[in-house]
Amino acid sequence: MPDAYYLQLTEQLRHLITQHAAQWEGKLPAERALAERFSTTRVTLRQALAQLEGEGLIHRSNRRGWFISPARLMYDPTRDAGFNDYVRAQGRQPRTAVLQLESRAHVPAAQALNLPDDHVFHHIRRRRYVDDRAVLAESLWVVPERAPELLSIYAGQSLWGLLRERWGHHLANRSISMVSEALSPGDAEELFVAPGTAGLNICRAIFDDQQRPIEYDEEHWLHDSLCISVELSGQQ
Amino acid sequence: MPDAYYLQLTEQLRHLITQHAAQWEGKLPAERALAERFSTTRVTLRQALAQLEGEGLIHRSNRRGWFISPARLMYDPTRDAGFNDYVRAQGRQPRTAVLQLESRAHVPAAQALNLPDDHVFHHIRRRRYVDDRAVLAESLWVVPERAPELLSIYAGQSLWGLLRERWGHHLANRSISMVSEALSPGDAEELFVAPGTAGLNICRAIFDDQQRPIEYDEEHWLHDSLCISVELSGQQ
DNA sequence: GCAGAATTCTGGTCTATACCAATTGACCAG
DNA sequence: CTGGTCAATTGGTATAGACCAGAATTCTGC
Repeated sequence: MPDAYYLQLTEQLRHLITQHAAQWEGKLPAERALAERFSTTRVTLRQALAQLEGEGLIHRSNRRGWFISPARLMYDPTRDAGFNDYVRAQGRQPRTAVLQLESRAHVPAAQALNLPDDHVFHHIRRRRYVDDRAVLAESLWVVPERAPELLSIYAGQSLWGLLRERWGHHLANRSISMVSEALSPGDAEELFVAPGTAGLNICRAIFDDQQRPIEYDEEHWLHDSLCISVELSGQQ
Repeated sequence: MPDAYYLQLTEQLRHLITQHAAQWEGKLPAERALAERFSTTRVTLRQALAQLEGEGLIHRSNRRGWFISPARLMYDPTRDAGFNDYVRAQGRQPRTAVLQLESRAHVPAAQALNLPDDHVFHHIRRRRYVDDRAVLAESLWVVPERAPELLSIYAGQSLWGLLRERWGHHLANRSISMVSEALSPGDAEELFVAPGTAGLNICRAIFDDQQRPIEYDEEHWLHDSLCISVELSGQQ
């Protein structure tokens, strides 16, 4: 039965949060203050906070404290809409930071695209924000033959837009996989969260209408920042 | 940097687990034994175990202990293949327990299917197993007009198979959403795990080729038990 | 004023210990 | 052999206190 104190605490905190959300401006009081208010220890309090974190109601940033999580972003990984477009379409503010541009081989990308393991790709690593919260760390491996001068012209715009408009590629076949994960220390640091924070890993391999490999990408999302949403029509 | 002791512990446990997996027959030694072996407290040890749980490497059952998680099940929610079929296709053993059969209204189902809130559905609740591990708790709400005598004939077989063969429905349009979640106490109990265990919630609304509503279902998976995998062809 | 230094605050990690409740397994009676 | 009881084991929960490192804030000297 839900008689465990930390579960009761979870409920009380939930109410407290929904009531005082505005007043606190999104940031919860300090753990020590909350623990005292509920006459308990930080350990127990943190157990309750972890529950709410798992539900996606709150999240923590670095060592700065606990914050109320914004509504999840709707995201359809089967569509080609650019990040900036669909974030804005939901009334949110997108932002992208390009972290790395290089040429490199990458075995998982090669295997997903049916290329030899030592094939060299254009590699782009970037961090994406929604309303100034870093929610996504992603790496893209683009087949250079399909977009020769990509690295020299890329500056954070929509990659799929570029592929379509500049090189006339039609993204036709894609293979997508999604698994829940614990963010690796590297990804966690890149998103300013604690190592082991729950995340969602999405990988995509994309081919054109002639089955030529175009691009492979690996996305690491904060688990509470999105809601996957797919609309399909036509019989399978 | 990963100098925190519990992160080192995580790595050591990871190696220990991959090495002794066979010897332990899937079950880890007791927490107290592990804590002593690594000269630390149960609290710290549990922090490391929780990391591995987040990664999906291990899981716990009730109060019985920690177990090594089997490989994830590949699952394509956009396809109509029955649970039993694709589980068996992956060399695993499926099992289904029907928990409830009733007629009832359900607001979320009604809204997803564009029906009035008080519309009454055939409601089926069942628990699904893979290799004797309960991994999925799901509820289905079927529009009674499409499958009148469903409740009296249903006994655990493939629902979509029934809809297709007995009533000739062609499942054409579907709207799918997926979010990570913390399992509710109810769902957790049904799957024999601790409340708040990480889960994946998948909801589907299904219509036939004439846009008539057929069925709505809500799935609660253990987060480490599956890998969503979608193959798409044709341009969007 | 303002940049930089010092301090305070806060979350992150860790130890040591304790009690409860469910599970397990051994033991015993029929 | 069966079914039930009892005790040991084990995970779940909780307390109390401690130290560290990064973040935020205040203070200080120019």
